[in-house]
Amino acid sequence: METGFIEEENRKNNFIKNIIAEDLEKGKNNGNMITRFPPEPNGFLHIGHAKSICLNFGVAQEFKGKCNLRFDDTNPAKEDQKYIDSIISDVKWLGFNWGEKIYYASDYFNRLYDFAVELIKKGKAYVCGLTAEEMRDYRGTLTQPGKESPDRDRPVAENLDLFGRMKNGEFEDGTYVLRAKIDMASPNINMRDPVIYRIKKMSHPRTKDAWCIYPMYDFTHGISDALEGVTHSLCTLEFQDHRPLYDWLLDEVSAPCHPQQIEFARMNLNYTVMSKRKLQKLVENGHVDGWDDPRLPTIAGIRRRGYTPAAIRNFCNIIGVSKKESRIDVGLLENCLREDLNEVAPRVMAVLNPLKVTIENWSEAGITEELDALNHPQKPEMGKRKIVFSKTIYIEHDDFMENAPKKFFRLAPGREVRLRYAYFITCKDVIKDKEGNVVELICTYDPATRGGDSPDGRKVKGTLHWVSQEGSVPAFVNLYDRLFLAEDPEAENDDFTKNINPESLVRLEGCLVENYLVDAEPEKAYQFERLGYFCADSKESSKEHLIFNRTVTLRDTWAKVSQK
RNA sequence: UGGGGCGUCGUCAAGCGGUAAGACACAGGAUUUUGAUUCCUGCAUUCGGAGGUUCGAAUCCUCCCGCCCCAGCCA
Repeated sequence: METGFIEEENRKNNFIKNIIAEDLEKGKNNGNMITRFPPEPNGFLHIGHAKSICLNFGVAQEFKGKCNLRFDDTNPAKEDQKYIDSIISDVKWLGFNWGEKIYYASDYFNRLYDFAVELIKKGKAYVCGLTAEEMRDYRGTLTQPGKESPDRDRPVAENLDLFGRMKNGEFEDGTYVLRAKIDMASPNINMRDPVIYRIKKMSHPRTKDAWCIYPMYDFTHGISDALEGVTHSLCTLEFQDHRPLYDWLLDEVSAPCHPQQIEFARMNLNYTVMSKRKLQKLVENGHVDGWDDPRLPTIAGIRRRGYTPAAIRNFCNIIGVSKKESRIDVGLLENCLREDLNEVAPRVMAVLNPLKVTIENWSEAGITEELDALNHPQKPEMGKRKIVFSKTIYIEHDDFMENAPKKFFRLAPGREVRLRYAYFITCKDVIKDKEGNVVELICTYDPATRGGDSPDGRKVKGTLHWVSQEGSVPAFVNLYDRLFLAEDPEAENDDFTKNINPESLVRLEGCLVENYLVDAEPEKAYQFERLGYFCADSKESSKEHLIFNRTVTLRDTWAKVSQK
């Protein structure tokens, strides 16, 4: 696993770890420790899921227990094999192992059915014939208790018969459900005789047409946990109200054990949206280019953007786990990214917006010279490479200013700068087009400064990145920025898509990158010196048509200063 | 106005009766062939508010205020 830093160290404590550590110390669960990551295969994973993944797999690793990857596939209406596949690939990419076996709630359908029968026999569940609307009516409201279903006291034998016939497909969708018999007057609405099985004559991605009744989440989840010997069932805050039901079910049924459900706050990031529905809207309405659009917080998206698993893992560790609802600054995520990329990304040079520079005193066009460049100035072990210098080179347009202020440490008429790993050059002349745009610079170089050092000890304020005509190839570059302008895009109740940043993607053509980059592997991070971290796009880049995605910029204090 | 949660620096977040960790951000400074990195320095007399208990409270008690979640045959 490639990591640029020791992430095992300094793992933060949180209340969940404290509980687990205490349980282990007391010898609870015979000293076992098992968690699970239970996604429903009805969409793509996003960075919010990464928090749960890192938490569940992380504590398992740390306490020498295990974490099961279990698909909560109880609703064939929404689920699909393609989601199962993408989730598996995302979890793997994040760097976690789930052992030999992947678990599926659907593998427990037979046992779940038996547990339901057990509940019926105990008089703790009944088949209810209320319609969905009637049921809503009978449920009561937040402030008023519900009414009992007329079927609530149906005899056990009849319930058993009806449930069996539900299973055999004798009834249409919606005609009957199986309900737990708890308390219609409970202040907790989840306890007002919740539905635990419904009829859905629908093919399931895994069990195909074997079933036409499917268990509900509440019934399935706790029992699945128990069947797997899960000790700590970690979930998000909205399930707190379900905990009494989770516990009731496990108490009433002959489950092998009784896992402890612990809730934590889900992750929110500013300048983005995280809900499945909203992400879907962005994709479907074409605001972005698919689920793996590099601007999306999906795992597939940030991966394509160039984020590394190590950075994400570190981020999840840094933000901690608590029960407080929060919105984390993406800056924190970007910082974790830079921290990792700074260690692992080789340095190269690329000019995004080229300005031609002719070296007046260079012998002649076509004569080239090879110079050494370090792949990572702080890590000589990463080696060096050759870069080509010649009479015609290109620098970043922004690195030249005709009427430059004193603090501008770059090129300007009469000023001298260093071209990284090459020579000092001095700007002698500025060539403009009819509109007055600067189109070319005429400079001289100092042959004594080869490599970038001046033998006479002469100092120069700025060092520019550059590329030569012979040493570069054209490329397209996608400049990605935050997808939304608003910190909380969904704050106003009207259309959140109105907050989309029109410049979240700026496509650049005519960029020039070092020849070295022709073989850039997709998703592999490179630092384009002085610009940021980039990677070749995994979907569209090719040797003949290079496309780089900007993963994140370098910290830029000059930009901050110059704006003032 | 039923029930369940949550409120510690701009953003996360430790703290669990002994006198406010850390990270990011921010502000200074040093080093630098990336205005990057790295390295120093500073940054909550105060923990939603008000009372109370205590020698001592962010931590315990009371009341109040604010925010989030729940009325799917979704998860």
